[in-house]
Amino acid sequence: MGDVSARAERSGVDKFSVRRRELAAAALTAVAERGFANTGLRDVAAHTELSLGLLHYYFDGKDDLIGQAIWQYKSECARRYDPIVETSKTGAELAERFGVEIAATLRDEADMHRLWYDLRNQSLFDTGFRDTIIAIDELLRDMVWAVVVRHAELEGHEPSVDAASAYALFDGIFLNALIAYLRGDIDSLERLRKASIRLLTGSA
Amino acid sequence: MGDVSARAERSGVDKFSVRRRELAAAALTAVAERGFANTGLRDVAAHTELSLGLLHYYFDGKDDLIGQAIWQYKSECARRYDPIVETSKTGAELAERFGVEIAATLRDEADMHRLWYDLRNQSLFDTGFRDTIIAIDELLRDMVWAVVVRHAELEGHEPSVDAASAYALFDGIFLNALIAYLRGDIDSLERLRKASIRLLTGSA
DNA sequence: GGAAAATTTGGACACTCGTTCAAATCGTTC
DNA sequence: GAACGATTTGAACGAGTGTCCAAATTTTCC
Repeated sequence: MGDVSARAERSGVDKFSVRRRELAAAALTAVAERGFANTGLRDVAAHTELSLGLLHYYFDGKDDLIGQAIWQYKSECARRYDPIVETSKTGAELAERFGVEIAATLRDEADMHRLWYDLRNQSLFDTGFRDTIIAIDELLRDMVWAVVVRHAELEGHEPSVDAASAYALFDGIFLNALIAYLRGDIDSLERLRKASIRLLTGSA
Repeated sequence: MGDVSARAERSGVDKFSVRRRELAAAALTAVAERGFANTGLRDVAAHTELSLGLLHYYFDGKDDLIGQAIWQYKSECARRYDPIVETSKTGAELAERFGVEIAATLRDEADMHRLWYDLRNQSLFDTGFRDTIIAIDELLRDMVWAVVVRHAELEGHEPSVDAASAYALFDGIFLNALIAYLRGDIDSLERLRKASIRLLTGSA
């Protein structure tokens, strides 16, 4: 935390942080195209049609920018299944809708998911935004866990795995499907949908 | 394939390709320390105590170097469970030894696995060594599949999932355990061992 | 309207990157 | 030992990086 956060408090928090969020969102799409390491701040600036120096006015540096960007995107993402958890009437309906939704996000936001895994991996080498990544990981784990627990409730029994294991399994099949999808395998969408349903009904 | 491979044929294949393998192996440990994007060829050269230009004498460039390096490492890795598959007498023994072995490689070669996931992710952005990564992915999938099939044989029934799904699940729990381990969670070794056994006995 | 603050710009800085290449060295063969 | 090809070096090139900053512009407030 340096000059940037100080500036955020001096001016009204509103304008500054709103602008921060806008820039971070725009930056995210730029970085998602070619990856974290392959995208310079000049690419980001060009993509947002704003100047390079401005990025350092609103952010403490590249890590701060990307950390903020992935956080505000993923923390939104992690609420994607809330409506399904809240409104599903049976375990079968929950599983079915969950499968459809997870396949939909793979199809519609493949680039963003690719970037997420890129950043998570980078955080295993750099300490730049490691804390943010860890926080997101916990968010996602809790998201999966909420689905698993609700499904078990509707089915009238206890989950057969813990939260960490459930997240590992769903994350595994999702990443695998993402890779296949990015390599041109369209069928991976449907395979992910079915695999998710199988995993949920089988282990929850 | 450019000047380098041409040179390989002119001189006896032996000396040149042997040197290539040595350099690639040394380069791998250098890149594993800080990641593909954060490690320059100068770092590699310094790590191997050889000159920078030499790397371009034996390799067509960074991608060629790293592609060769990860290939010769991982194609060896993919045979790690062969003895277990061949000599286990019961399904329970196979599962138990598999769990021990997968936890052991996580503990002993965490840096290399971290690098593997780094390179696989990079290949989703660059085309540099994408084909090599895909080939390794198939190798690993076949490795997992061999374990699953053998376990099913010993237990006297058919595998309940296909090869791609099995790989996705095992890769998922392994990556999850690796991340936890790298973040300082020692217990993830034991959790991975148990989760692997559960996955194998439950879905094969 | 004018002063003060916030915002925005464009360029400069110091550095690292992958790549290239002429020259030097080594090893082999006649 | 001379000649030739294989090997190795170290320096250089051009492009790229993140960061920083003085100046210009816009906005805000008295």
